[in-house]
Amino acid sequence: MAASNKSPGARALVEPLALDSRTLSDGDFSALSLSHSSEQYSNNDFEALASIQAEFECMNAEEVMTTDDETMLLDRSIESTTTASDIEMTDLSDNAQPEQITYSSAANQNSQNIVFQTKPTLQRVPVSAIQVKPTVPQVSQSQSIMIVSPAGGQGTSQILKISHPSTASPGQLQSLAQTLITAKSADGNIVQLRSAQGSRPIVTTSQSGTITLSNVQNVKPVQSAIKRPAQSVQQNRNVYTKMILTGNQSQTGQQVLLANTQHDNQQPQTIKFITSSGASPSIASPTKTITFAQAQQMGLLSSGKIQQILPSSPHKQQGIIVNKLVTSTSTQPSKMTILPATTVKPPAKILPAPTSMTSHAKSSIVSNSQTTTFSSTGKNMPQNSQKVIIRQSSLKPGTLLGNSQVIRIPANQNIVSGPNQVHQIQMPGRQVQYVRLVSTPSSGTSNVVTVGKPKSQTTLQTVGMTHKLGTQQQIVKVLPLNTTSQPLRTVVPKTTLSTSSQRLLIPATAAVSGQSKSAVAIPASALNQLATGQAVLSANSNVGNIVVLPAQYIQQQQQSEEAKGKSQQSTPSLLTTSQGSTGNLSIGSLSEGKSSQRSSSSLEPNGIRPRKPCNCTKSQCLKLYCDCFANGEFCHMCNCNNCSNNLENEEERQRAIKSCLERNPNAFRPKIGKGRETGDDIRRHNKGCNCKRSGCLKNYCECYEAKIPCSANCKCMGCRNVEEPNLEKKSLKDLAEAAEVRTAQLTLSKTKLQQLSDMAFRPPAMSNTGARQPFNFLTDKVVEITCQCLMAQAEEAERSMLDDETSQRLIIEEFGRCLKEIIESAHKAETT
DNA sequence: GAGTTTGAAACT
DNA sequence: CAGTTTCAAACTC
Repeated sequence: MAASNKSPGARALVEPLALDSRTLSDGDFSALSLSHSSEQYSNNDFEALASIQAEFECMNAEEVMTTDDETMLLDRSIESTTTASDIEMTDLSDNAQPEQITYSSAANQNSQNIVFQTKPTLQRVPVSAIQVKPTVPQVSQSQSIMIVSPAGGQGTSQILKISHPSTASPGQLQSLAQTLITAKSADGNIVQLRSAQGSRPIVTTSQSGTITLSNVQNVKPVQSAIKRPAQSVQQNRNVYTKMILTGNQSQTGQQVLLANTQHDNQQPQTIKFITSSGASPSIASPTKTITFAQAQQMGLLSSGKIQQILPSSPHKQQGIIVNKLVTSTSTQPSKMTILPATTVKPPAKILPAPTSMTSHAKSSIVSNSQTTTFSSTGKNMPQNSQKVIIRQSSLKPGTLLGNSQVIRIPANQNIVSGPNQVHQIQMPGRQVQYVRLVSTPSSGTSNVVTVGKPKSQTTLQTVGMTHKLGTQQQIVKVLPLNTTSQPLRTVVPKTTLSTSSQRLLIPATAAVSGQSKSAVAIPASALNQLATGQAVLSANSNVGNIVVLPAQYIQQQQQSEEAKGKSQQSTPSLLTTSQGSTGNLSIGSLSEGKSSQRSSSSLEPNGIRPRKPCNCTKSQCLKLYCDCFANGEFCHMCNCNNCSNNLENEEERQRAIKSCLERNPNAFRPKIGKGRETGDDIRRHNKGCNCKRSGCLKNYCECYEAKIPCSANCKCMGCRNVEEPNLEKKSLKDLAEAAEVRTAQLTLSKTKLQQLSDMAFRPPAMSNTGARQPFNFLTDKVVEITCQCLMAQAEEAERSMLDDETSQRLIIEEFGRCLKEIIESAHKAETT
């Protein structure tokens, strides 16, 4: 379906992730960093990455729900404030696009061989940005440092740095640490990969997507073009790089900086750096903690940025998961912690909503769709590849990441072009599409994006609108409505496709705490655009309204949570507090899961719903009893016991998810949708409640908790949760009481009156056909008039000195007439 | 905070 | 599909 940009006023840019990687100065620390940065990004890179990652994590979490065992390789970029020229770092559009490019560095004695090879095993993450000519012979050279620099540009060009440790002596490591890859030229089309030790470019990517190895003795292309999934070729797509760093772990661990390269390819790429680790084949990387100052000194982190690296268990592919990425205060040293992660398995990795994996006070996890795996082809390393996953999670205040707002709306495939430049990212294997939309100064007051979706695809599209509202960054996420496979939990079910849905996730107000400087630079106009909270994204007829909350909402949220002194579990995109807690806000009828329903009643005056920690004791948080699990989130800062809803038990978690889906394919679908019968946006429980004793007037009732009246879907007994229940019911009750008083001897039992009342107020609000029922016409006015009639009848009977039985009969008859009239009026209104 | 109530989820 | 059990949240005291 064709996509249309409905909001020409705003210009969206898909911009590459910018990570500012400095050269490594510590030879003892084997580091492999890949980043491309731009001067404009500088310190904001991580925040941008974090924000994107937050969004991605949200999608991850839902991806889990909606998909099978496929690996979720979701990459995304980071919004930044550069010009449109920054959007495409490389433009590779060959037919023969490798799924993966592997930079293999085989350590021969004191030399490292840099090998470019493609690995079809990761076809789902094709490398589109860089292609290595297959004709180039493999050459082993002592080259461990490569520089990819823009062939033709400077100034605003982005720099991609790649450095990896040498297997040689520490001194060599240190010397080799001078890695710099400038991945984007000014025009974004040419990329050069050069050795840091030499000025000559090793690899140059042309605009056609090929890479020319000018320094062949240092670079060895192992494999080139790889078939890619048959998909419509869409140029100008923004593709994000997934990097896999495997092996070659130094004794001190590895540091990895993710480079979010953007490519015009339609598919994301996975770049695998394989370095032979002849010297230090550590399989399980011990926890490595370095100070923030060290990280900065090594050039791994730009100022104010922390990342956590979690290596996976040895028997698996070792993964380094950067879970937290925070902007620390300049005065406080920060730590980089490398923690073992056992659940990172390349192909079937489904990551839940962002949650901080650790509670380091000074570190926050940055979930990033970009998974960087550096694989080492050394003798010890084939199975010991490290996978680096930057994941979003709770963030400290001050990180722009925390300020991201994610709004999901149904989307179809094609992304809008035009003033709002929306860039589509399609994930090959999973048919996942991402769309990033970054507003630019030229944007108007609102962004309207129409996203189309291919029919046969299970897509997950995201339109990310990142705005920096002073201290607030907002991300708008677009999710597909009509996915053919498992829909996301936050996606409105097919039955409600005609209606709009929206979900707003409010990020933390990092800037509030004075860290705004580290926020991703975004054009002021773009910020203004969302400052009013009027951004709107629409997907075809399925319109999703994006509501952007004012920054103070976030601040309030944060303050509220901080006041509680307890961090809430992070949600897919979310709010982060200084304690690393996060929260999310769902607005509208957006697919609300169990927790959202339950917690909706706890909305604060400002509309923020604090995230609640679970208290599961027996379910291991792997059943839908657990709100965290039900929402696809990791438990974090919860009170649960024996919790398995975490990354360490990812396999078990995945099994649990699968089990839930087997029992109920809609288990992770939103329970609250919008009734299409009336055409209006009345929210209703898709399944309905089954209350028996609560009268649907307590939070036990999911409908009541969601603050929606019970509908025909409900199977509740004695329901009193009806539309406008208070006034109407009160009126009738008053009527009954008044009748009793007036007649004095009226023996009409309360139960009968209650039955009448129930008759009046409990009928299904909507028929199956969606027609309005007379019940809906029992407005306050009607009730009032009815009561007046009944009162008049009672008074008349009293004046007539009628007996009780007769008075009762007359009143009831009068009531019947009133009801009849109401029904007739309803029918008239229905026909007209 | 402990105990009870409640209804969804899970199980049979 | 219905009945029962399990579970965690909501509620009460």
